[in-house]
Amino acid sequence: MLAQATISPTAPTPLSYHSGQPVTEPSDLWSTATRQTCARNRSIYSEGDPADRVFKVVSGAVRTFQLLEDGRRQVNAFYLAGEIFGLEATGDYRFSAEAIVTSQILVLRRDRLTLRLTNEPALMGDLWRITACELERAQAHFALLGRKSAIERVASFLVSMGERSVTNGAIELPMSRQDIADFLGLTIETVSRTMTLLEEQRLIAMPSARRIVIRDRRPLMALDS
Amino acid sequence: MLAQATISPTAPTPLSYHSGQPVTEPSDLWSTATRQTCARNRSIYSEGDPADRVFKVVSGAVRTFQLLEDGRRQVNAFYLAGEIFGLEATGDYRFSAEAIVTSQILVLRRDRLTLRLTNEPALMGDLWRITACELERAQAHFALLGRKSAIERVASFLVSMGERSVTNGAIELPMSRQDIADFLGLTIETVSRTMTLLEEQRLIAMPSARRIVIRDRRPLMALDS
DNA sequence: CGTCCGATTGACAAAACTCAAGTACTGTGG
DNA sequence: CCACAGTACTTGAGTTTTGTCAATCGGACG
Repeated sequence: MLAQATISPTAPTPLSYHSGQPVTEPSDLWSTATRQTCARNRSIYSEGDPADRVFKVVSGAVRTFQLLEDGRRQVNAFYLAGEIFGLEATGDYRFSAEAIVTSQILVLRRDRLTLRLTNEPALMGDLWRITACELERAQAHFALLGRKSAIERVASFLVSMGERSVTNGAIELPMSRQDIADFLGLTIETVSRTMTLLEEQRLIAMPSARRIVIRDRRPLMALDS
Repeated sequence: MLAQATISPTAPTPLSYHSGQPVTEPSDLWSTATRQTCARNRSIYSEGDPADRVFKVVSGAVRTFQLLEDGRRQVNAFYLAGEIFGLEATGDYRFSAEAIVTSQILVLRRDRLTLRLTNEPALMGDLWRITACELERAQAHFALLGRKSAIERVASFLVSMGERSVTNGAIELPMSRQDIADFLGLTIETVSRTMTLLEEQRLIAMPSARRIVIRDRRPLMALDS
């Protein structure tokens, strides 16, 4: 039944995508993928590896990042349940991916995807849209890294996480302060201090370091610009 | 003849793309585009406009950027001769584009492109690759904005410009110091001071503010990381 | 209960920003 | 050709923000 399913370009199923932009994909794209469990901090692929697989997070969380020669790290993105990563149009992976916590991921071999593309060219439009969506999110991150203050960066991050994964009122952060710092272009100490500041201002509450409750959304959104 | 031309996915013509990554596109993609002259600082499209056109720079230079509410500006990219911009998979432009200097650009209507895509699905793969290439370049910019010092940012910028447009030994910068600052996430003063520093260190020479000669490439590349 | 690791806090230093002044181009009109 | 105006760029002085280094706190787990 899975193999027989045909894709109509007019009847895609909606995919909740983490940029907030609805993206469509064929419902059975992942039916031929294999499921895999990745331990915490386990590498999924590394910069320079041939880009022969595409991934979708089932549960857990993944980070993609690049390292400068002296060890400085830039986290490019976090991927949560339902989100797709590792989709390159061609060539090698240009960044590395690691599981942040023990995660379940779907792995789709690139050659299977290519095969599907040959039979169903319309599918390529969907993949293009996924890439375009990622580009959009990336460019929006430019303004954060290039022009925002520490408090604006942290507020933007919390608002974004709040839109992506809330469990009964609280944001569960799977990533460490170091991950957040490397994503926001700050140091771990600045992230920590800024979160304390937001708590003192009663905009958020922190039942624990990894659990954040947004108490007053409005001023946080304002900081988000 | 133009209309009759068929596209073979195995015989694309190479397109020099500014990320340094070779990208292919059908040679006649722009044959139905109209040529247009854009005066200096003239808006080409604005954030929120329907993304109904795709552009290619013939001569001159273009910047894409976003504005925060309080006027802070982030320049996302510069586009020089031969480079494509405004290619969105769907929806509205999410950033604005302006001519930096008086420029000639090719304008391809989106509906014509869509028509082509219907007849030649293979073309979509090429467009996807262009978007993926742009994404790659965007993500590489993350490390610069998030983790590099002022001198590293300026050095990276000059090396990148040197690879894209050199006229008899000198880099001709079409953009102002303010444009560069907004691209690198710095202030105009820091950009100016940093360039002076690089000149004092004999890594570059500045016959004029807009003409840069790279005198010692090695240490500049090292700063580029 | 103690250890370990991640997170927080404090004191100080450095990098980049802000504000302000001065210099050097560019183009225009006399 | 020169004088002037306007803009862009450079430089300086002082401030702010963020980073660095070091110590402490606190929850998770054996």
